[in-house]
Amino acid sequence: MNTEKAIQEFNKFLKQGKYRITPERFDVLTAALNFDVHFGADELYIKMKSEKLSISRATVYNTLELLTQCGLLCKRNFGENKTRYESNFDRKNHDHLICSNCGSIIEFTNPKIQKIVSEISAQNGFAITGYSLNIYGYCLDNPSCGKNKSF
Amino acid sequence: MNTEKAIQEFNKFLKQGKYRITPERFDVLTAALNFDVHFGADELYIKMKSEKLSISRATVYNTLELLTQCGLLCKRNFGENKTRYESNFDRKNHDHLICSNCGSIIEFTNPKIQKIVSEISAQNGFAITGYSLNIYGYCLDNPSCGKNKSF
DNA sequence: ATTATTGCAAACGCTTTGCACTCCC
DNA sequence: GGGAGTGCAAAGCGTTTGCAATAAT
Repeated sequence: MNTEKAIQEFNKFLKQGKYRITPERFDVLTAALNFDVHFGADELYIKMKSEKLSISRATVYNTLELLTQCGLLCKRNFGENKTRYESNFDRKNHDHLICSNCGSIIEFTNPKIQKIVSEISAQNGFAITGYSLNIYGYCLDNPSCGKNKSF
Repeated sequence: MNTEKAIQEFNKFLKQGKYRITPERFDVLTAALNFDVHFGADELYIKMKSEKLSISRATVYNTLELLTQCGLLCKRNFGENKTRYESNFDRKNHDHLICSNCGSIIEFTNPKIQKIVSEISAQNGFAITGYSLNIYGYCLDNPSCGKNKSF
């Protein structure tokens, strides 16, 4: 993963917002971009600790918030009572299919969704900043999920 | 709210599933249907306690799960790291606009959504059980939310 | 009588907080 | 040097769990 561009972008964001430039903030960014597709904040903290990086839980949580504001990451919620983060960097807009049996998450893009969501926001006098579409069910390609089940 | 029909439905569900008929379960159902549109499990427990009902936290949580399986309630998540429940009883399918400033939740129905979601599921070999579309932003009718902001 | 269900309290996982120390500007 | 940022531990919140007591079948 080419993190150079992301680092520059974050740097710019921090300067513009009069936030300080600290090594920890860039450590979190780099670790986040190289971690799982959908990671939790605590998981990232533990991963960084296991790699002997000097970082604290508070800093990880704070920095993930900044990276979200900056637009490099976005928050997701898959019905688990915890926030997951996902990279927005060099990726297309997409949504998720979530298997209720094996927990696997399939990403998809559909241009119609964006259009309808904009229409709905306009109709309701709403200034949209983002949206999230989760589809729950069972993946049929995995025998233990879709097989022998009726819906 | 006419809870009679809901009680009958739950009764039937319990019998079919070989679950026992207990007064607590119907207390939770009644309280749930008469509470907020989007309530949390703990909020319901506290409300019931404040009304001097004899109920335990575990029973509230367990029963809400049963009511979800039964189809009388459904789970929602508005990005708060907690589960909210919503009545499915005598209500149309709908989705939500969530104001990131005042937290207000606007419901809307859009027939196109359902159709596209079905298409997407089919395309990805997925047996859909449900979906959730949340639109985040700022409500423009409330001056303190939409006014003086640019997006 | 059997055993699912209840109630309680303690434990859990993720997140936020308070405060002293650090180091960027 | 001032104050934003960090690290640590403790507290917070919603939720789940273990187990003894209770009550539906």
